[in-house]
Amino acid sequence: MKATVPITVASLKVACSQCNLVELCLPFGMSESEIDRLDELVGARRKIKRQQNLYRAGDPFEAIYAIRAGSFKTDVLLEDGREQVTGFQMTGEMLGLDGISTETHSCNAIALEDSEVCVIAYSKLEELSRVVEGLQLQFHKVMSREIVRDHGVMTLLGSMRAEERLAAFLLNMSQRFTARGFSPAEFHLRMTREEIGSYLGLKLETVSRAFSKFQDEGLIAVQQKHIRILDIVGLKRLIQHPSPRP
Amino acid sequence: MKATVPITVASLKVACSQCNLVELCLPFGMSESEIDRLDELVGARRKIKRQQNLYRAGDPFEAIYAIRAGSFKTDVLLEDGREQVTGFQMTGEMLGLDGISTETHSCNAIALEDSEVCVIAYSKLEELSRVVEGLQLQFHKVMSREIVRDHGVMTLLGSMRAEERLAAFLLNMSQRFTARGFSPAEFHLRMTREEIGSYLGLKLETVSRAFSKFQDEGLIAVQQKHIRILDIVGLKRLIQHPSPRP
DNA sequence: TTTCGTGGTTGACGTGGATCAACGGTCCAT
DNA sequence: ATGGACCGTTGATCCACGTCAACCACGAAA
Repeated sequence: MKATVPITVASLKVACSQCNLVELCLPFGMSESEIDRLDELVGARRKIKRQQNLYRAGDPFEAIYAIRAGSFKTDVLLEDGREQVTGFQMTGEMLGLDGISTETHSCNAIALEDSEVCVIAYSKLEELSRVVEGLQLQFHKVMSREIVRDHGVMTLLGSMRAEERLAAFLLNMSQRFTARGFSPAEFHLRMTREEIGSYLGLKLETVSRAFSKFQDEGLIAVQQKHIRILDIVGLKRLIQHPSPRP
Repeated sequence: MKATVPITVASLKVACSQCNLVELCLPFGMSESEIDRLDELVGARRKIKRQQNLYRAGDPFEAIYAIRAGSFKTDVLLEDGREQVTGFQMTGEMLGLDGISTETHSCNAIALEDSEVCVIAYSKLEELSRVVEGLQLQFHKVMSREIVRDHGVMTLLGSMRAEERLAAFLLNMSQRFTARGFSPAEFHLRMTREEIGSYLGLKLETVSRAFSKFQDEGLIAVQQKHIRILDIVGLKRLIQHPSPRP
């Protein structure tokens, strides 16, 4: 069932130093000479087709992954079949950090579109980060950022109402697309309403209704997965001043 | 406003190798010789009185902390005054990991009772973990475990109903008390209903009602903050088979 | 002891979002 | 083009939890 690596993979190898994601990805903040040393770190690259798993909960942990192209979701399945999407990941972001603690992955990573990742053997990462100071710091920052991000999601799930959650989600997406050089105001969501709902702790109907409401209010224009943000200030206001305050 | 370190602190210094938390804390899994080298890592210890902050959101990040005695909560405050408790921490657990990413703490850490922490200067940790392999691995595992834990909370907040959340919370507390050598079935909660509610994304009244319901059903005995678990299997069943399934 | 403040419980009622259901749009494969 | 699978939208109804309010338990201070 394991996707076999295409024979051409070695020839496709691209150094971190040549990669245009350098400012988003693991190398961020490292010196040029340090980045050059990273090239030994990224072994192969691996292509994942839409809907396929990069890894599954229970898989032995061997590597972490940097997304080179495409996007992913991570999710956890409860015994009774309920799914909780724990995150959406875009280019330059890391996957697999959950596996370090138990040496087994604790969630599923699934491609939302045909994607490609850089495979970083964890043993090599440990080894190299003992000598390359910038790598050690940067890796710690990546993990810490993940923790902070999760706290943000917990805040969203624990204390925001449906429309606030969706507004926060859209603003977050906008900000991440911007960081990747895309328009802050117009983008294409790769996930379904159901996946958004799972991530935000809402049902897909609620997500759909909130999209429609935002459109009626002139905050956004929605056409299926294509989103245009018309009033970013209005969206931000939604988060800071929830509907009626006592 | 900063709590000053008592003059006697140096004399109170206790080596990791002598600490009875060694199996829960950062040294877990390290060899004896490695643990000996940790002693240079833990600079001072610091006492925090109940309700006082160990650090606040916005504080510059310099150190992480291992809880030696007592317990803490971490929370995030939204602009409009809403509070989200992001975690409860017990002895042997680490605090402050959120600060690494931006070199600024992103949440508040508040003592739930009079407590004491070991202060671990982050710069020293980085330095030492470059030479002590076991420390590097263990530190990565601690961060990864935090990420996995947060995913668990996200699952709870995103896809469980009130009683499932409280059952999961109680089982988690029980398991953590057990790991510390206390009774799995009888313990004292250090946090208020409101704090539990914030953590679980519920109002304090809902938490209180769920406690009462569990008591009526013979699952637990509640007396204020004192909890006795009478039917652990029943609690577990609650999580796996939520009320009515379609 | 009384008083006061904080935290916890319980009841009555209201509502945001879940649920159930019907239908429409888009993209494939045939 | 046609049928079917999936995805999204919208309306009607329901109910779990929030809200509001009253009251109680406990510990600290006077």
